[in-house]
Amino acid sequence: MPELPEIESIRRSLLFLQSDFIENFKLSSLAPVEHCSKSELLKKFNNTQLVQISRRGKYLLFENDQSCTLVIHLGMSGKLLYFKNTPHPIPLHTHATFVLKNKGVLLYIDPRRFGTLSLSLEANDNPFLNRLGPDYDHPNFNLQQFITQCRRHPKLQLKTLCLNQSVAAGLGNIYACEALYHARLSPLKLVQKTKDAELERLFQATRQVLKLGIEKGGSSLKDYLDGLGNRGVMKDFLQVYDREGQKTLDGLGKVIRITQQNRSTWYCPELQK
DNA sequence: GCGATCCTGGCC
DNA sequence: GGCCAGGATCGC
Repeated sequence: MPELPEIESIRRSLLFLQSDFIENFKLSSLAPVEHCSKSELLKKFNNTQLVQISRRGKYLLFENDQSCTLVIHLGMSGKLLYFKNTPHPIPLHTHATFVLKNKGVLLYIDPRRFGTLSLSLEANDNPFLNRLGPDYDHPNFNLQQFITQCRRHPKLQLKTLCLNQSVAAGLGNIYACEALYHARLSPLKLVQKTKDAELERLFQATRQVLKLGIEKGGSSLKDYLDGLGNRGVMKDFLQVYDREGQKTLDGLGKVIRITQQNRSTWYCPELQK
């Protein structure tokens, strides 16, 4: 479900929880914990202080005062929702509960369980984070680095390249389609057929569309909400995503849908070459 | 590189 | 009932 702008919006909405204490941390029997045991995760975070909430790609990082970091991925259907008082009944598919000392309760809810909860105790020890390329919105990530990353995958189509988190982190299906539209590049074009100047367009377009997504609070297509239950309005600015058979939002061309890697791609063949 | 797969739910 | 969904991994 959520991509970089949605995760960043969730992060910002939850920053007020920093410095509170996790009094009671609970996991459901189906909680999608990976690369460590549930009991270790519970032990590491129960009765600790939450000191920092940060983000890497589409992962949220909860660091406590014991230098342990909970690495949260929301998959397709995951949500982190804050409540002042514990809701009754607890929502279906709640897989983690953080009861805080001062500020209420935070729930991790994930019906499809494509998300993951994992642990990081020191630099470069988390398999998920280790696989990630640079964040698109990192100030030090520059064009030359992006081009170098792209050239390692000459046979990939550009859409596939965009979704590859080891090239660069943060893009998902919505913003990949949007970035390719803004760069006027076909999602089917091979990296090896793409000039440096075109990759530059893709890089700049990607950074811009992610920035806009953050400014608009993310894309609430059906059920995305930030940590406080607020919707984002980026949906109203999407040019091609989910517009099969319609004109692009700006009215410049007509959108078709194709399938790549078992996922839908929306694009405008007249404008994207 | 690609298609299938993990899962639940909503919509036609 | 079938198809589709803001993701990522694992096989041929």
